[in-house]
Amino acid sequence: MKISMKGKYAVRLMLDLAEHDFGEPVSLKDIAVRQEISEKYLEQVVSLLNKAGLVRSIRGPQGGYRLVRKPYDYKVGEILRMTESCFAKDGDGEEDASMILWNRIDDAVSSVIDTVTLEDLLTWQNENAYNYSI
Amino acid sequence: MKISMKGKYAVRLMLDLAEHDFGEPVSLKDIAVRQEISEKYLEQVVSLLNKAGLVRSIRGPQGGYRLVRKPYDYKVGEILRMTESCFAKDGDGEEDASMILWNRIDDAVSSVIDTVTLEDLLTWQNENAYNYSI
DNA sequence: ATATAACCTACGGATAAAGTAGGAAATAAA
DNA sequence: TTTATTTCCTACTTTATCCGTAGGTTATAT
Repeated sequence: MKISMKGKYAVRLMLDLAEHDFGEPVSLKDIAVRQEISEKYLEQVVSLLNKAGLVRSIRGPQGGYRLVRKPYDYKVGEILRMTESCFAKDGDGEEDASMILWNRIDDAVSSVIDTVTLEDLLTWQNENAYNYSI
Repeated sequence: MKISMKGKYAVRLMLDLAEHDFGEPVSLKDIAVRQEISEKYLEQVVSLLNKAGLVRSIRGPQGGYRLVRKPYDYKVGEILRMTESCFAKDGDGEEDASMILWNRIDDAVSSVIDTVTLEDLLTWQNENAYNYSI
């Protein structure tokens, strides 16, 4: 399964916001430095998430972005479907003979991305960090 | 889930070969007409399947293509991974924090496409034709 | 007033999708 | 042996998306 940088960046950005969710907005610059991602490119990614209402932006000094919900209230599917063209809706339902196949693949993917939350990712990340620090 | 034309054509081509598997090779021209796909484009698709050893080609008059195995011996994953860039191997395993997520998506997709066979597609297709003919 | 941020649009190279086009090589049949 | 058929191969177009760069505009906290 090929996942684009855009999709990966979007998830990392949301994860970063979740990890620094202390009331103050988090600037793109900080995220870009921490995640080692071009800030300019991140701008375009976060713009998609902003328009989708997944984050809230605050302009001006000390501004930045914040999550609008709690991490456990974000399914990663919401993030990926906004940013990863593979996971976008197929649109033209052309009643193909293999429709059942495409639907099964859809269902399989959805069963993962519409179940796993941002909080799950945080948990896994920390478990992993713990394992490596032994 | 967005599936490309190339991937869909590849499946339809293999299905067509399975349906006309009577010992004689099936020409691309016939398939192109039946499936209403540009023959020239089909050439390029079938070339991938040929190089992967999924079909056997016979040149010259009365030539064409044949399946090398029985329909139940083809997983659709074999076909799709050759033709659908979404399903290709990701290559660079960059030990991302969300690796667990990508692996789960991978597993979910594989559990479908490495299980469903060409024969399954034929069956579903016929069931569907039956339902519509009532 | 100023510096800090988000916001917006456009541009660039690279890659892939979805074809189109033209010919070369093999081969069965006349 | 010639001919028609069919696969095979390479190159080209057009459109779109990825990944990133660049430059400027607007809002706002200090």
